[in-house]
Amino acid sequence: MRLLLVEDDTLLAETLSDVLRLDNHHVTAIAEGDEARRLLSAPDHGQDLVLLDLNLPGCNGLEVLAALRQHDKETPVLILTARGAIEDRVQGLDLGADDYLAKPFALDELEARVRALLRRHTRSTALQVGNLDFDSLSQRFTLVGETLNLPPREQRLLGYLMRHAGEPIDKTRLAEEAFAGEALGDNAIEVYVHRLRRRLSGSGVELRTIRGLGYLLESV
Amino acid sequence: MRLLLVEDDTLLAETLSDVLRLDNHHVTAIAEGDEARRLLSAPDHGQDLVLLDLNLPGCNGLEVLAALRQHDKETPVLILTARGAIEDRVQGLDLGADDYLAKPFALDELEARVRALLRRHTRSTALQVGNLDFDSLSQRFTLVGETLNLPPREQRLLGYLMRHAGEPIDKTRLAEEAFAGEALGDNAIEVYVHRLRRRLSGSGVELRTIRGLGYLLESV
DNA sequence: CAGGAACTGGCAGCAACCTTACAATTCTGT
DNA sequence: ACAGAATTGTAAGGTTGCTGCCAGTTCCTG
Repeated sequence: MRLLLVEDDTLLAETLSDVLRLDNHHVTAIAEGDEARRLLSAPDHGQDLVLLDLNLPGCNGLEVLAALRQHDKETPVLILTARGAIEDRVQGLDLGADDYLAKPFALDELEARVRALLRRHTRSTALQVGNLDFDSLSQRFTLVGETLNLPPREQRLLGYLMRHAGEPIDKTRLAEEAFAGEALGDNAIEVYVHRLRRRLSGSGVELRTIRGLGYLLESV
Repeated sequence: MRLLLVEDDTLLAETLSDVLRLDNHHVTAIAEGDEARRLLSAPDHGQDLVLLDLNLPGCNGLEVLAALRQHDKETPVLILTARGAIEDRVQGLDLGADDYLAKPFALDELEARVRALLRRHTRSTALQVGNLDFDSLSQRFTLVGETLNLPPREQRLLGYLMRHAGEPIDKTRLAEEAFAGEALGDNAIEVYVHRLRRRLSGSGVELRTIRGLGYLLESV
């Protein structure tokens, strides 16, 4: 998932980013309120969750929140605030924040809240390539009616390829985006592609190699 | 029924818990506002009624209520507040509380209000997975016609899994949502899954494990 | 056809999960 | 209040299957 972290304390921002990346999220960190507001004002900002410090240089966190909520009521916002600023918190919930966390907080707790928010807001999306289906709610792949039971890494790979079906994706990009931040061996991707192919064989869905360009998922 | 009691006065909390337990309720007592909020923020917190003191450490009772009502308009909330704090009372009812009781109150009266609220809000919902049924009114499981008598923890686990049948749920999530706030050992969930499986064996309902993803309840 | 890139199968290590046993605790009826 | 039963927590050891790596092969491309 893509998280936007808006936090001016550089040290804290670093720590949080690290922790969240270990949970397999793609974290973008921003220190400036104005910049955050600009970014979130785009109709399609592409973030799945916003972590928002209220005490910001440039522009107050509540302003950022208000700007976001003007056109986007969906994306969950988790507010990070100093303990005791009660009116801020109430105001935040009023403005459409989804949860808040008082500083200082335990990292475990942050992770738990993020999990909960993402879970609550993740809408079920269905993908389809030929007769291969993916349902994001149950995280299940279905191939010609049969449920495909994939181990986590194959799942991540296939999920990514389905989301970009018809588009060739090279190994570098797969390593960076499908397996963001995870350690991988030299030919790990090749091995996973191979394992996926074995499962998909004879199903009408093909995982083609385009030399020099990458892999491509398509229905024959 | 499951009641959540949010009250910082330990002595009072003890007394109330005892009384309510004598009425055959499962009472969870919490003294911290923040903890209560966290617990109730889960989309599936599993409580049937919340008794809420307004004057709390950590986070105001009204905040707890606001956070709960953000996503859950159903669960009834009974506010406990000091006599005379009228504006609190009004605000509470505004925010979606269902009833209110001024301290000090007679225990009889508390019991009566709780009965009334539960009666008013308890709708019978029936769940079914294969030939396993659950009736939320009587809190009873029925398997192939036979009543299934489960200890509390297995009941909570199976109930949660039934409400999310067909969806794989990992151990973290089970600990956070099915057993919200309760302390659990490392492999507690595994043990409970094992015990449930023993009971379900040969009934046409299966509790499958999907490595790395979680557990999944389904009919074979 | 030479060299690099991608493919394949096997295997050892490891983490996730299962199972069992037993101790600690709580519930129950007398 | 007590004994016995049921439930719950914890630890230990076993099993499964995912994962990463390697070595050998095949396939492309210049």
